[in-house]
Amino acid sequence: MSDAPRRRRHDPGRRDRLIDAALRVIAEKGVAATTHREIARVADVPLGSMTYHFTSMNEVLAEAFTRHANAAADHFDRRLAAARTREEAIDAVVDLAGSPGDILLAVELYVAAARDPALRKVTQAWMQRSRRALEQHFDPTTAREVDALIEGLVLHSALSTDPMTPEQVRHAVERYLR
Amino acid sequence: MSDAPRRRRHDPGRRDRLIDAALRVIAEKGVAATTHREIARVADVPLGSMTYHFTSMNEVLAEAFTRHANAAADHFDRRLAAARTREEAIDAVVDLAGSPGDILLAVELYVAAARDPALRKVTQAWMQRSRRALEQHFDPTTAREVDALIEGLVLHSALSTDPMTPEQVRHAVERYLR
Amino acid sequence: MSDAPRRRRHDPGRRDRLIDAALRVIAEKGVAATTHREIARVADVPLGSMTYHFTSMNEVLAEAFTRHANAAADHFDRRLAAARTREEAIDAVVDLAGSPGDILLAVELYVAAARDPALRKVTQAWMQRSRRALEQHFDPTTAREVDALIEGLVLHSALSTDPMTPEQVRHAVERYLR
Amino acid sequence: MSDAPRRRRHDPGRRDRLIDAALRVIAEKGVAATTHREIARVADVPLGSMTYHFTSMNEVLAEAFTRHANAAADHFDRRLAAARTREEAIDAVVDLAGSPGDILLAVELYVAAARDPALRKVTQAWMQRSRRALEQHFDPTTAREVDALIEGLVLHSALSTDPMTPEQVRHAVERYLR
DNA sequence: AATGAATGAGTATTCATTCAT
DNA sequence: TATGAATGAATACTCATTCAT
Repeated sequence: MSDAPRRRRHDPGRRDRLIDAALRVIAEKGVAATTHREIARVADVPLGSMTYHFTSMNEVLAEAFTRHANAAADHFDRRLAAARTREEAIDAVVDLAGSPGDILLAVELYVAAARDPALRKVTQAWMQRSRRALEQHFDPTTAREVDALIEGLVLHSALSTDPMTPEQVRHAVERYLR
Repeated sequence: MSDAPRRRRHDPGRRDRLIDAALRVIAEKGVAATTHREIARVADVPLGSMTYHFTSMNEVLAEAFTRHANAAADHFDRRLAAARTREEAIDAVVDLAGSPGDILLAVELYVAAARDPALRKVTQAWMQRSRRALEQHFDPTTAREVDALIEGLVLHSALSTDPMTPEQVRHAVERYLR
Repeated sequence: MSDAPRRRRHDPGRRDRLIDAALRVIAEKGVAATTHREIARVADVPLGSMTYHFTSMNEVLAEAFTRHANAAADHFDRRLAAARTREEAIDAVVDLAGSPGDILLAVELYVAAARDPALRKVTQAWMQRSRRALEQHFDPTTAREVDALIEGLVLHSALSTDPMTPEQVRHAVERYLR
Repeated sequence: MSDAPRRRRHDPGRRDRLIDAALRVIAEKGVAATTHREIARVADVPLGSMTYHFTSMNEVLAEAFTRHANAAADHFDRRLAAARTREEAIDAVVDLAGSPGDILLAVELYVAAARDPALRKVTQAWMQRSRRALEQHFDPTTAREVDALIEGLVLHSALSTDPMTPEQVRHAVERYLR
């Protein structure tokens, strides 16, 4: 709306805002449609700014996905850390398995990671953290299995035309954990 | 590399071969790098042939993914149909959950489907068939849950640096089904 | 609507119908968008039929424009030939100058003729015939001048947002001819 | 032909030169043959420069035709504004009606405008200005009629194998205006 | 006689990246 | 430090025309 010729030669934190913008673009349009131009447009900065702050598109993606993975893992962590009993831990798992959240971003990451080792590290660290979080309440084998179950439940819910109801999710989880 | 003036004006089944080539390219390079040129190169046909047989790149992708989904579902079906007892059905599930197969193709499809309704139908039909196949041996609720579990196990195995061993997969499945 | 695999191996008059189809396409989409494919589609014949009946796109355009020019000149001729007195001749001119008819086709022809000598002959023959028709009632100098006036009036009417009313056209013509 | 590694990274006014080049190409080859490549070649700039400065071919055409229409209207205006008496005004009209100038560009514009509303505005503004210029010397009705007459005379002169002589043009105009 | 398949040249457009200012 | 201009490689797609059947 503002027509003012926005002059912002000094703008600390711009790099940061660019990463957020990138994440928004990935979520909305997909990695394939994530271009320098689009990110710059969304962040409302000149195109040249992109290559000033990042040496390549890959760097942008890596930073964006890293940020997302960290945020998602933080959430996972916190939700599980808040549980005091095994019952509460199960409740947490049901919650996490039932909220598709940004599964799309995760899947975009998986695809991108298949061709970029740098991103593979991001997914692995993420999986690592999920497992550690589950191990606060379950033995390592169970943690690993439940982690996979959650992934499958979230994924199928996101893709399905009739996603599972919360009760159905709970049923699946409890069958496993009780 | 071949300098032979390859004359192949009459080539029935070319469309078919192009779809196969597309699938190979998707698997190897990803949807993002799947271009008319690359497919034509792999199939060893002139570029113009691509747009003669398909009206758009989307059509190519849709046909390729449809073929893949059908083949994968066929395999899933056959493996489960061969099982005579519940024990054998469990063996089949363990097998299917343990073979990453072309999980990469599946994930590429999920991402592509997120932005293309035509592809969404493909994924849904595929999920449908998986569930039906499982229902030959398990009640609908179980079938649905196991389907998600398999997806999660395959996905995590493919992404992980230390994928689950067959025994670990069996353990996860049996915990659920026994 | 008919799904019948229309078999029409023997089809005299097809060439003719193709020329008509071409004319329709030119009028609707312009020469620039007049392609073999489009004409074949409109005429509901296979693409190969186009190059079977015409050796080049230029030939198609030449035939189509020739047909149109002849039809338009015929109309012009008849309208003027029907006039018995100078008064009736003036009425005829007013009529002709007031009906934009297919001026678009004419302008398309002018542009195409600028780059194709074959088409230039078509326009010249057309102009010739118009003048001859006017000479049935007016001296050669007047005929030529009125021919130009008609062209200008028709063209401006077609391009203008507020085209001249019939009365305005009559005023312009009578000022000249009375 | 020049093999010099032409370094011209900084080139203010390039957009402007591109519009001029476009106009030259349209005049020489016609809108149909006016391509990004050809314009870039004529202006001696890399192809990519075209789409940097213009978002579409339509934009190029619109800018080029606008420039041409303005220049032509300027000329028309000046020629008529210079006339002090009705006699001189008639002389001016004779001049303008007798110089085919870039009638080809005008006709190309008419055709293009038939399919592009943006261009239609250009033709309408042009016609408007012509009429206003004529109204400096003639009443509105006369101005409008003479405008059409000029158009017809110029057009027929350009298309004819034996264009009118200046005397013939004068005869036509004076018959109308005297 | 007629046509579906095939082809290669060409088109507009997009984009990551480079660079002069 | 920051950026607008510039560039060349690549992409999807169109099309007149050729050709084997």
